[in-house]
Amino acid sequence: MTLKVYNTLTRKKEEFIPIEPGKVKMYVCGPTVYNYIHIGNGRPVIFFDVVRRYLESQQYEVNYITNFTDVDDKMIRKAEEMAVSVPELAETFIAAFLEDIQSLGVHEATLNPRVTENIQEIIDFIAALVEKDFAYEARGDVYYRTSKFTDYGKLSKQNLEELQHGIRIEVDERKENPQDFVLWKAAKPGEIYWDSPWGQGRPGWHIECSAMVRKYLGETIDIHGGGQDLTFPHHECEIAQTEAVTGHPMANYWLHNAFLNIDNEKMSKSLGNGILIRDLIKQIKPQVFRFFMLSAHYRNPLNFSDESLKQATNALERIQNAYDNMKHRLATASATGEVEAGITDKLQSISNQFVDKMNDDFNTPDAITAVFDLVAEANLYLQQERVNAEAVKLFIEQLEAFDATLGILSQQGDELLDEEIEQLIIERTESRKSKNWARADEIRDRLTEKGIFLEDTPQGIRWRRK
RNA sequence: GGCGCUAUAGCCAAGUGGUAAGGCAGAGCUCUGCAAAAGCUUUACCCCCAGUUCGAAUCUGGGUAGCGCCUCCA
Repeated sequence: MTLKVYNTLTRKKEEFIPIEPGKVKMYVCGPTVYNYIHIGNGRPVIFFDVVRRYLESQQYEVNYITNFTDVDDKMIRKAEEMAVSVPELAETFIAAFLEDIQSLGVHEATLNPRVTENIQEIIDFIAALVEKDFAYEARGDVYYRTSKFTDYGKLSKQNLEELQHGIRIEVDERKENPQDFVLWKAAKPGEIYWDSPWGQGRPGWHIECSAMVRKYLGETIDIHGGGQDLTFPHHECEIAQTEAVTGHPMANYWLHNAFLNIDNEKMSKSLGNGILIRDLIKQIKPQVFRFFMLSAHYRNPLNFSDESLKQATNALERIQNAYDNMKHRLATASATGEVEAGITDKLQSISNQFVDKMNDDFNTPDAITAVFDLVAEANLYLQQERVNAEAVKLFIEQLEAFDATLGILSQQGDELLDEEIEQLIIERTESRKSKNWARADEIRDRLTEKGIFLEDTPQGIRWRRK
């Protein structure tokens, strides 16, 4: 089965055909770096990381670009509040962002371009729009003339007449039409600015992505992604800008993830229910958060709560246990030689199942079912007295292959325990040999308090951290 | 007003017209010195009402409930 993705542009699942065979050009709208990212921001970050990893696992060469919006109104306001310059603010939160997503196991993007590094490209882009009459200057501002772009609204299926303008934000009287949007914004006194043909100012929000996509990826890209709230107006405007200039589709596939709710409510500042990623991962393993994120389909809303997190913790533990048990057993596997045909067949079928589900518009909940199927098979196999080292290796390799896409496993066991604990474990083994159960239990309880859990197996003692 | 989403077990969550995956939690059992891990067993008239069909969780229409976007937003 080939990869199918749900395209917001057509509202249909479509077969994914890259522009260039074997290569994928992918752009995901990145954060405005005026704050630490919260768990809601984590959804697109993790989901598109999984998309990228999966494509790579299918031998695609992925050019993955995600930007930083390092200058805009929010940046200016926040910098003022914090009494720092806009570039200083950006440096702080870009560093924090990269740190946060690294701790979530997100692979580095091919490139993280910034708005401020692309001002000239942005000005050139706006100039091209003005040249073609798709934009007009009005007292230092430059606006996009939406009435000129007949396809405006094709992504979000918005009917221009039905849009309710000025409900939330007052319409600027310099606009020819309320739905026109700003490409270049004149600087107010004291604000950061760049020189342009229209005077001193800064880019509007939407233009940066059009300019950077064209510069770094080309006129038409394969996948453009982001949160579902970006569909309108942001992505709609990107399309209007890019396609007006190039005359080509901006992206072949538009992917949008649904929101993360907290206790069934939208996360928002007014509710005060935002949770920062860096705070969350002090309390739970980052892998648990990833697992949780992938436990629902990306186009469905996902609810964050203590209960759902607890369930994710337990579920992931089953997978992690199986992984640890396999690795422990590998060291003492008694047989070698040819692997039973039944096992290779099962592994093949489970692997196919995983790929089929990922191919179905990145159905990660079903893909995780394949992981559990693998775990069940492995656990059954490990129950035997004699196991084949080669077979155990195959199980491990398959699980690790799944994890190359999902990124939910922890590597443990390689770390060394300190000597005191090591000694206690040895003592406990001795105590059990001499049937000194009281002492053995005492040691086990003591280590449990330290977060070291001991398990007695026919292959000897095993420990793990929770 | 426009565009759109969601409703499946105690909880989370898949599901392509052919008789409801998987996980968590719970209960019982096996293994274990006791545990842990693991294994086995066990839990659903798919929000409501019509309709199409031999057959509907799935398609159509109408409700109900909750939610998102409509120029700051992942």
